[in-house]
Amino acid sequence: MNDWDDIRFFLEVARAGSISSASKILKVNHTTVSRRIHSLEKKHGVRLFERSRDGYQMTEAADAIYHQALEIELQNQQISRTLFGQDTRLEGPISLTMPHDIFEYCLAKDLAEFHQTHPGIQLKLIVGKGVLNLSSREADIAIRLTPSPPDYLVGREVSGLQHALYSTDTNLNTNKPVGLVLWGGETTIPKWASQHFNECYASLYVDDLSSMYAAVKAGFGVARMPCYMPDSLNNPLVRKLPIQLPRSEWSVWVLSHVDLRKTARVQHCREFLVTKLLNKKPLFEGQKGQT
Amino acid sequence: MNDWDDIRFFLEVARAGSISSASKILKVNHTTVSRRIHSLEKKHGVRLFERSRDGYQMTEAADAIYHQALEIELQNQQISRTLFGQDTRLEGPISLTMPHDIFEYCLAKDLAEFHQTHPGIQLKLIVGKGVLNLSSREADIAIRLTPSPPDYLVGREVSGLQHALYSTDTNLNTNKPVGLVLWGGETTIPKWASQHFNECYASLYVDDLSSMYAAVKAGFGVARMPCYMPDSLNNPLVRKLPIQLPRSEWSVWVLSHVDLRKTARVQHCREFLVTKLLNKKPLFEGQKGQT
DNA sequence: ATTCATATGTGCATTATTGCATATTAAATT
DNA sequence: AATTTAATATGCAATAATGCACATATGAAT
Repeated sequence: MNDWDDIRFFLEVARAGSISSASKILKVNHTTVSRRIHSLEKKHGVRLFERSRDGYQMTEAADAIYHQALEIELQNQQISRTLFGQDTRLEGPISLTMPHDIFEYCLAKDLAEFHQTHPGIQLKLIVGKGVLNLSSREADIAIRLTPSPPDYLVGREVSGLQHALYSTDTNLNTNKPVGLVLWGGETTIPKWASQHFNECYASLYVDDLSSMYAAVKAGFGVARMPCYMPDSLNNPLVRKLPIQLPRSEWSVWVLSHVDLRKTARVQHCREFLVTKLLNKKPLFEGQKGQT
Repeated sequence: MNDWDDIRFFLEVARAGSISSASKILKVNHTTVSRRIHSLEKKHGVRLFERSRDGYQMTEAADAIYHQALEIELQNQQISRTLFGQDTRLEGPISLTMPHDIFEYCLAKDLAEFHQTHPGIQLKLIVGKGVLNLSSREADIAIRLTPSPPDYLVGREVSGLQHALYSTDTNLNTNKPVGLVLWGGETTIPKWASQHFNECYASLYVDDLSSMYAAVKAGFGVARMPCYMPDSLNNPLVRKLPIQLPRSEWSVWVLSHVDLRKTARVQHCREFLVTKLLNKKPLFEGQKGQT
């Protein structure tokens, strides 16, 4: 009689559309999911899914309870956050999420220090590109580059964000066309390029900041990058061009869900991160690298 | 990881106030409840109950999630009803509730017949005095004596309800004081008695209709009873007095929760009960017994 | 004080649930 | 048509959850 928990399985199958994908999300064997759904159907004498070749299709009956199930999920997430919010121990797990270059170039050492001083706190780092959901507790603390965070998150804006143009070659006042390393999404030549160079063309598209940096270093040309990354590496081959770009509207935030603001270890870690990042403010605002 | 189901245990302990009473309601061993609560506390690093001598007292943390838990319970009940409402089989369990004398004196034979014709339907009869909650599916069909049922129940008013006065002795026009068999709650002499008898007194208080009937038969005096009960027994010793009492404002209803109105076997059984009870309308309206 | 009744916690055997290996099925690819 | 791939189902062994018997504690009743 796993009465209420079966709804959790139902919801995931309904959402994922198949037993096997649901099982991956639920982190259990697919046979378990299958059996739970079967027993739920048997118990209520109702068929919940039509088994077609392309997965499980919700029946009318399943459709009728789907919204309730979603509601229950939200309530359970709320409960989870509320309880976590009451946790006063300086031990236990914390999950962090941040852009992976922020970890690699700014915080790896600091977090190692945090780990040394708080061995009871089990840090879990999630650096995937997708923006994690802090409501469903996919992560407890997020470091985000964003213009303004949503209301249900609390935290601090630790620094503004300065971008600059980088290249191996600082002498670009020739008539030779300038190669540009651009983001995959950028279909047209961006303003910062057409404004400062007579002639330019896309030499490479990338989807990742480290790759962009590597491309620049390899001689693909000019790229616009947030200063903190190239400046912290401080490689003499990759030079910052003496062109002042306008300050980005985005800034660096350290964020948690409101419900977790009083959770001892989360609060502690968040304050630690804020302190460390404030120290790096010149780096984020582009006042550190050589020109 | 019985994630969601643990909330069910939490809620019941919070409501019942102790492990052992919760375990009785949940129909599991008390050790199971105890262990579930402990693991929930451990998992979230929060104390949910203060163990005092007189049971488990909710902490602040528990209080913070109590309402959410109640909400989840309602949603789960809704799901249960919705799914049951889609059950098109003419087999499976049905739980019925009714006053026990209605079963005993009116419907026992009819339900036996129903059982014969539908052996696949497992009838469960609950005749306890408490009014069962049709929302939480404590019962699927209720036969109730009530002036008007709540909105969320559907069903039919199958008959009005007539009361009459019964006694072994029909010659009460003497000066001898008349003994009255009354309900435990009745503190004063009711109207029907003072209106029709010069002098009367409470000879016995009862809390049950069968007991009232037995008392009358044993010679305790006069009692006001719904006609269906004494009239169906038709015992020559227990005579209906030739006094016409006003028709009761209450009537006989056959009811189900709205969500169950299309459940095949519930619908079927409800219609069966309606038919059978309509046949007994003269009995309920007092046109059957001898005077 | 002693006994009783009630509530909760612990060790161990039983029972139920889960995962794994394997089979089956159907569509997609060659 | 043969092969591959992906999804779901089934038998059996490993694992986890449960109930039982017993132990402990605390207040109430004698």
